[in-house]
Amino acid sequence: MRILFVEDDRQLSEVVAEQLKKEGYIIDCCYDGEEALGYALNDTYYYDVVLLDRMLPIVDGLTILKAMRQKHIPTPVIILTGLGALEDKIDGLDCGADDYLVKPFHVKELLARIRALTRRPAEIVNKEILTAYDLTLDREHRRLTCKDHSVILTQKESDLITVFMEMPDKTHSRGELIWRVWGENTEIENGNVDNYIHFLRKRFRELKCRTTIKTIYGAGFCLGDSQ
Amino acid sequence: MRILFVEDDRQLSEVVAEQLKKEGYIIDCCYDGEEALGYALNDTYYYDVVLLDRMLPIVDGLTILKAMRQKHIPTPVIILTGLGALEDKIDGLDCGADDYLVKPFHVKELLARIRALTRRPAEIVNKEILTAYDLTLDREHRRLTCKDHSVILTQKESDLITVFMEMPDKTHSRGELIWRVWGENTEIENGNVDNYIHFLRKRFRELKCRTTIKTIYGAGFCLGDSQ
DNA sequence: GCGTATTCTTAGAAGATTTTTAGAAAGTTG
DNA sequence: CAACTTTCTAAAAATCTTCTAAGAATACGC
Repeated sequence: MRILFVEDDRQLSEVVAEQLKKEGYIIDCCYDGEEALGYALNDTYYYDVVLLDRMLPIVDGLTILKAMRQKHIPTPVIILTGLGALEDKIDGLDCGADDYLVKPFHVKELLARIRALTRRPAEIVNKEILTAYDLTLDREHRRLTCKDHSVILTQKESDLITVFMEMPDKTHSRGELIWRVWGENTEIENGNVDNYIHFLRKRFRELKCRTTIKTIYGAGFCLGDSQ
Repeated sequence: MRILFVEDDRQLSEVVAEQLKKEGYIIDCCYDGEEALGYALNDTYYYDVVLLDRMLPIVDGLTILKAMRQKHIPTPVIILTGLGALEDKIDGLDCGADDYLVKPFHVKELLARIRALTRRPAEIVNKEILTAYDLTLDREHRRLTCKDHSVILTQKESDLITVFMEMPDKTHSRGELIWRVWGENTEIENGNVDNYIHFLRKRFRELKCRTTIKTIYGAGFCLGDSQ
């Protein structure tokens, strides 16, 4: 169970973090709002709970909270603050916080509230699924599917078919494909693209799908329907 | 949005219920524990939130709460009480309450806390017992079970399989796994992850389970079904 | 403090992917 | 149609990733 703890008062931070660690949580501490934003908005890794001070250097706590909710990061957030006025609490909760604890608080109460919050499941992460003609691509698992057939692509194959499926009607030149798949500064030759087009066409045969990669002679390639 | 409001102080009950109704909630009031039990455990009708006084005639508030959770009724519960001592709060939260508000409170804060609770889908998960595909993990005893076979895992094995079972469909990179299992500032190398993946696969063979850890070449690992 | 269990490191083998190369096939143009 | 350009295909080389095993280091229980 992983907790992000954002608190600029180093002394308080240390004391609380210490006790949370004793309970078996993994704690990442940060001490200003800018740093916290970076941690909180990184959705590759996720936290199970975020403990957020309201008044922080550089970027304010509520701004961080709002940014998280705007990016649909569902991680439960408990605001820890000295601002105990009614309006402050309502503000905090309505910005998307799940709980609001006024300083000074007992760490034991904080622990109980963390337990209460983590009893409920975090929402499901939305997956990136692309569709074109009769094909479906799950980029996370690199699985290309057509009806009841499916294959696992290699990284480069997946990157390449992604370019096509994102713009199924566009003719993509070799130069563009190299740029999109291999990046700006690469020594890759056109022949390599041809090769991967060949690989993808073999995949299509395995899948027995109707989708094809059409050659536009002298211009490039384009996704299309074979019938 | 439907709220069950259990409070034996008729005067307080009326005032609060009045204001909740003004906000558009449908309120069912009851005034003793026995009556409340009947309402709360009747799963034909369901409530979006239950507001529960702790000290009630006939049956005590925590008893009602425990009974609800025992019957796996996941409705969010806010305890409203005069008992504001630390131990009381912890007791209440650990019995399955989602929030704990000490009297006297502002109705506006109660409203904000109700909004916070009802933003999330209501479903309680037992974080100690995880399930994915044909596997069950009891984290407390570190026992991994499949049908009638089971093994006791080491700490790290258990931590690692936990990450997978919490998000069974996600591809986890080595970096993420290190981050989740070993924490932020660690010198652990990727090879160590590979090793524990190897250990877990051996465990799976012992269990003769269908679940596997799939390698997504160049990306990481992902839980899956072998058939 | 000793023995056992667990965790971490290392390193080479095995395996998969990516890139290069080269010749055959196909399309275009005068 | 002949010369040329472009595209297709296959195979091998190079690179990178993953698997496995064995041993060293560390933590834990008696």
